[in-house]
Amino acid sequence: MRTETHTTGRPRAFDEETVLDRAAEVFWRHGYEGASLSALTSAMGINRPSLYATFGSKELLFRRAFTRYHETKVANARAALEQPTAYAAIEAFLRSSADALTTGDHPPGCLSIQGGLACSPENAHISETLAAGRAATETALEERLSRAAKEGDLPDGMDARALARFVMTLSEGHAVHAAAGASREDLQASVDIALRAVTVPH
Amino acid sequence: MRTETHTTGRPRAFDEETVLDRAAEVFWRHGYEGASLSALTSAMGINRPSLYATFGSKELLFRRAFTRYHETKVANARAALEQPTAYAAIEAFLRSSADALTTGDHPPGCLSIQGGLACSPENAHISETLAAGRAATETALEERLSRAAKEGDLPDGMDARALARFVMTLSEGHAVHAAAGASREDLQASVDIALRAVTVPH
DNA sequence: CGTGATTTGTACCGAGCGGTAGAGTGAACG
DNA sequence: CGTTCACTCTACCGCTCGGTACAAATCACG
Repeated sequence: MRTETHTTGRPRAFDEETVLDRAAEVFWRHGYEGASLSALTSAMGINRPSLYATFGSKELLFRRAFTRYHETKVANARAALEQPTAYAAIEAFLRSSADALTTGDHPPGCLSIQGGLACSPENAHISETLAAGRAATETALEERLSRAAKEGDLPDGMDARALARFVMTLSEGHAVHAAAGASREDLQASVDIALRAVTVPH
Repeated sequence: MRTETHTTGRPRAFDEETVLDRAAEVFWRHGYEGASLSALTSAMGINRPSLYATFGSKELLFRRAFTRYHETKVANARAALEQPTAYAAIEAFLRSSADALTTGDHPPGCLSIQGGLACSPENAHISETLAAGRAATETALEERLSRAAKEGDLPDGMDARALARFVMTLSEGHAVHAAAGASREDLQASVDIALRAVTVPH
């Protein structure tokens, strides 16, 4: 029943990570509460008992899917922070985010937001989990920019934490826009403007 | 049954706009799908048949509540656009939005986003309605900034539409942050940075 | 004060929800 | 080649959902 390696018996007819990705898409498009078990199982290509034997519950399935999402998609955006300068890191972060929000490989927007900004009271910790994921990304940004501040790599008087929040905010707003159908070019034009705020006035 | 003035009969025991505001709060906090009829009726202080006699359905109730929200809360932010310069209009828009997103008078964040970014397929037009509301605000911003462009009131080479999108995006991102508990000061510090993008470099 | 119109409260409807029981199925091992 | 064991499938569970029927309650008006 658990994910331990089993000894014998009938082998599983599906790949766990594949069906997780399919589940993530459904949550992404319809939100946690809007994703019914019927929609999930049919998208995953498995039936209910298999889902419950493998993942335990709808909520645990969601957490697994979200974790995987975070480790793949979000990690990608975080890699942008390794750029040598603060400006380059911010630009890479915003540009790769804008691209990811509008790629055809998965639903538009961001699972961390569409998954459930507001939930019924009994699912409140779903929104909290998503918020914690976003906060972790913002913290990563802040740490990168704090380092930049020490290196004299930020405009004078610019606070690393506030700048991290600004960048993260913009990216979240882009996710909202993308979910509503904004194009990649629309988002990149908005990034162009945001970057003006980061340049040192001469 | 309709909202026409009735001639006689037992008078209504509640005020329509008051219960609409209560309903809006529930939708705001829990989203359209997360707001159950039981939660709605108990917050509104009326019972189911009264709700249905007055508003027709959950969806129509939501639309009425959202319209009222738009005509009151959102109209407030739009008033900021009447400032004499583009910079002042943008600043007023962002600052008053940040305040509204974090006031204690109603739930944090923005009904246009928390109401339902992602819905189950049968409620898809709820998200579309919300998106249309946000798009209308963005269009208002764009029109104000187009006028500014004609008046030479925008930085050189700045596109009014892209700038409107940038400002709206930031405000939406702030709504996401506010829904997750960000403080007013946090949002205003992000506005400070955003405004740097709008100033003309000297 | 009785009559008609309307709202109110209770109690209920079918449908779909998340979740599960239990028999059937099939690969791996002796 | 038969036993074992995990997985798969159909059919179902209790519950809550959005929505409603119906009768009691309460006003305006003659």
